[in-house]
Order: sequence, then structure tokens, then C-alpha cells
Amino acid sequence: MGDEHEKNEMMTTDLVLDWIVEYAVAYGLDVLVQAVLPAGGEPELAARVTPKTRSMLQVHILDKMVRSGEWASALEMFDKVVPDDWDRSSESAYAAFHLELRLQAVLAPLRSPRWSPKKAKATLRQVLDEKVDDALRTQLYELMRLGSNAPEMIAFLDNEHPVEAVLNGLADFFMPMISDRTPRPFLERIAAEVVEGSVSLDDAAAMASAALGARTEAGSSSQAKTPKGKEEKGKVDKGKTAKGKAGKGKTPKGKEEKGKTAKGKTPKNKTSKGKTSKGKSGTTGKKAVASKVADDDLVISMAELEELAGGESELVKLIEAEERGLVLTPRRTVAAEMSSDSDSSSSWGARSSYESSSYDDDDDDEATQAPTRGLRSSAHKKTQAAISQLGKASAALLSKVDDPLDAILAKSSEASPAQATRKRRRSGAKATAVANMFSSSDSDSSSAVETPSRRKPRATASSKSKKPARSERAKSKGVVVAWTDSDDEVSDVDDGVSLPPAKSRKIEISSTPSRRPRRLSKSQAIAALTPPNKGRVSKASISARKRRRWTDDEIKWLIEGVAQFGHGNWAAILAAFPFTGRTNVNLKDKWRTLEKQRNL
DNA sequence: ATAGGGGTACTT
DNA sequence: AAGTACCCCTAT
Repeated sequence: MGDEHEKNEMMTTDLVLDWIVEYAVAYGLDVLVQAVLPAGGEPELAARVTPKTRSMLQVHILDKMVRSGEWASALEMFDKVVPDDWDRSSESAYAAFHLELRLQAVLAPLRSPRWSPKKAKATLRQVLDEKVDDALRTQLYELMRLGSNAPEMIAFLDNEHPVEAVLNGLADFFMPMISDRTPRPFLERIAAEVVEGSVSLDDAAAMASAALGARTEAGSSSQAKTPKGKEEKGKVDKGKTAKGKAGKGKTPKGKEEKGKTAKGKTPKNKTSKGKTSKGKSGTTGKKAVASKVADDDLVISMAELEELAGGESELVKLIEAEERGLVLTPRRTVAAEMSSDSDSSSSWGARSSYESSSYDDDDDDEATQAPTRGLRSSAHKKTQAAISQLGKASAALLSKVDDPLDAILAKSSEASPAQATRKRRRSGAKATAVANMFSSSDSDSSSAVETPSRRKPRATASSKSKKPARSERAKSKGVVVAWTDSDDEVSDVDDGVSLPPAKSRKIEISSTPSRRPRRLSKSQAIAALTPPNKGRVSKASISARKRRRWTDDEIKWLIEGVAQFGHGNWAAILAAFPFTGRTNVNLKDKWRTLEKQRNL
């Protein structure tokens, strides 16, 4: 009897814990942590955990931590999960996994959305230099060797090189791991803002539906749009649902169910999308909208938005978890897709930024030099285009709603480690996770090895000839004055000068190479060289580069753009918003001053 | 195309 | 005059 009873209880416990696992997989790590970690908050719960269940949970947790980028915690968990006598030889899976954890723990804090690649690399180098001990460095080194198919790389590594060079090599190698510039999908961002409270649910719904409308229209051409109807509809629907939920006491049931089904049970669907090589002709799925955009991240149905923005309690949980330092992402993408292929190696997360979007696997030697970031395939161009459109739509929309700029700016400048949460790779769940995690770099060279070949001989002293002073430069090359047709705001003032209709033209005026007594300021030079018939230096005429103050709108776009595309993608930002008379360089400069202003 | 150095027009 | 915002140039 007693025995039986005990047995039953145990089973019950296990069942309960199974449920907890399901629940936690869908909603949060904290629950699991509390159940499993001795130091956790729920001793009672912990006491009820059988050893077997405990280890299972631990693996779950570890897996979850890895997926959500909690490297430091994962590192701790590692010790609890793997056998004490794990094989430390460099070829064992455990060793490799451990190595990854350590490495990631070091690198993770470096992910800062506001760092330029240069700065990121510099920081990375410094960290590698200071925070990585010799043992780890040696291992990394070895790893690079093993992970690289490139002969040059191997040659490079095999040679004796000064520490300096090694560090550079390491920095290059690991750069992709700390640069994450994946643009954040518009709707996801809206959802985040809802959570932050900077945008009301109603407004978010309006924005979302308008965006969807805008995108449809952009794709199909019919300008109809009827924003009103749509907005209204979205508003009503959303408001109702959300409010009902919130007010009613949440009805977590429904949600739970949903989460469960989505995450735990059906790890199927999904998978296909990536592989179908986005023939994209078919697909459709949701309305016409979906078929328009190849990038899955951009295709979000209203239902999904509801999930994102409407799932209040879920989001709240998320936030709470984050505050506690347990960053999770119970996101739809989590679903399985643990198919064996090519996945293991990706645990390095070494692929850079844009991989998350469409992208059929393999053939990846895409050893495209880093800076090629954007446009590398037509698919990518399409994605970019889609992003652009979305960006425009969002700009238009955001200007109508209350201004979430500060929030965005803060976000973009916060270097929040939580950033890393989104877009995590998946890996096998369950116990196999550990083993798979790192099985190798075998099949594909996806470890994204930057060939060192591009490294150049060090600073040949020549290039040091610092700034020959503007005037000299100008002198040697003549003064270039550019006229622009008045197409700006300042376009009035007709001074009777007939300039060719061309958009902008440059006219080179050879300077007298000899003895110019004094330096002329640019405007002086222009004035001096301006044909006399030009009467006065009206803004319209010479305006080529007339100083133009940045408007609030422009600043708004810029901030918005950085939030969307990431720091440094000035061209993309420029294209995504209706800037006139600004260049990507201007954007960059303006951002610099903005940063200065905000003491960043 | 971007990051950074640096000049100049403009503001205070 | 000093400081700032914008703009230009150039190496990478």
C-alpha cells in the first residue's frame, strides 16, 4: 500500500513536472529554475523533483539558456548537467560545448547594437586580449584551425605570428558572433512598444492594420487603400479582443493551450518554409499580403499580431522574466525544426546578421567579405525592398501616433543584452541537445571563417601622411562646385540664371596652381568664382551644399531608421525614408551629433 | 558604402 | 569668442 501510494505520487509528480516543462518551454525559464536549482526560490517544489526528472529538467534549462543566450547561466548549468568526469579532450562534444559556452559568455556582453563594426571589433580584440585566458585562447585558436577549410587560414594559423596578429585573426573570426544587425520586424517592434506602454493596444492595432494595408497596396499598386476603413476595423477588433481578455481575468487557459500546441506538440510545419527556396509563387497562405513578401519575418498576419500584442499576460511574463535576468523568448519561431541537417554547426551562431531571413541552406561558402552585408542575392534585394516599404509605411504611421521615439532611441542605445534574445537558433530539445550541440563543424564550412587573406601588410608607413590641409588638397585638384537644381524646399528664388536642367552637375574650375595668397573659405571661393551675372548668392542658386538644418521629421526618420536597420546601414535608412537632399554620409554625421547630444 | 578626421557656417 | 551643427574628404 505504502509503496504503491508512493509510486503513484511519484508518477503524479512526474506528470506535474512534465506539465511544468511544457509550460516552461512555452512561457518561461524561471519556473524551471525554481523547480530545479537548489538555490531557487521554491524549495518545496524542488524537494518533489525526482532525480531523473531533475536531470531532464536541467537539460531543458540548459537548452533553453543556450537558445536564449544566457551564456553565463548556461555555463553554470553545464556543470550540473554533464557527468563530472566528462571527457575534456578537445575533440569531445562536451569539451566543445563547454568551450562554446565559455566563449559565448565572454562575447555575449559585447553585442551592442549601437557599436559600429569598427568599434565592435576593437572592443572584441581588447576583450580577447584581456579577458580570455591563455588556455581558452589556445582552444579558440585550435578551433579556428579545425573549423576552417581555407588553406590560407590554416597556413596563417600555422605560422608563428605575433600576438597582435593572432588577436586580429581571432577578432575577425568572431566578429560575426557579436554583430547582430538584423532589422527588427516592424510588427514585432510594435508589439514591444505595446509592452512598454509607449503605444496603446488600439494604436498598435491601427498601425499594424494600416501597415498591412500599405504593404498590400505597395505590392499590388491599387492606391485605393481606404485607410480609414481599415484603421477603424483594426481598432475595433483589437480593442475588443484585448480588452475583453484583460478585463475578464485573462483566461490563461486558452493561451496555455495555444502555446502548448504550438510549441510542444507540433514541431512540424515551419520547417518547409526555409527550404522551399522561397519559390514564393505559391505559398500565399494568408491573404494576398503574405505572398508579396518573401521574408517570413515580414509576413505577419493579424492573427499573429494578436498573438504578439494581444497576449498581454504572456508578454508581461516575459518582461518580468527579463527583469529577473532570465531572458526568454517564447516566440513562435521557437518551434522545432530540429531536423538533423546542417543544424548542429549553426550552434556557433557564426553566420552573420541577415541569415535569419529567407535563405536556403548550404552552398554557403558565401565567403563574401564582411562588408557585403546587404544585397547579395536577388532574394535579399527583395527583402531589402520589402523592408524599405515597410519602413516607409512605419514612418508614416508612427508620425500619426504618439511618438515612441525616445523609447526607440533608448532601446537602440541601451546595448541591451536582451537584444540577443530574438532570433535564436534552435537545436534539439531534450537530452540530445548537449550531444548535438556541438557535434562538429563537419559538413559545412558555415563557421563563417573570414579568410585572413584579406589582411593586408601592416601599415606601410606611407599612408601616414596625415591631412595635407584642405586648401592644399583643393588646390591640387581644383575647386569643384556643384549646382543642384532647386528641387529642395528652398526652391523659390528664381534668379534668372539658366542652369541646365540636369539634376545636379558638377563643374570643375581649374584653380591657378600657383601662389594663391591666402586661403579662401569655400563660400568665398564660390563667391569669387561665381559668374557675375549671378547677382547675388541666393540660396537657390549656389545652394549646392547649402547648410540645411535637420528637421524634426528627418531626425525622427533617422532614429526610426537606426532602430530598424541598425547603426551603420545609412544607405538602407536613406532609402527607406523620404529624405530629400541628404546623403548617407549626412545621416551618419547627424547620428553622430545626436549621439553627442544625448551623451552616448 | 562607411567610419572618422577635420573644416566651416552658424548660434549663443 | 567659443561651442555646435552641418558638411566635406579620404582611407578602408
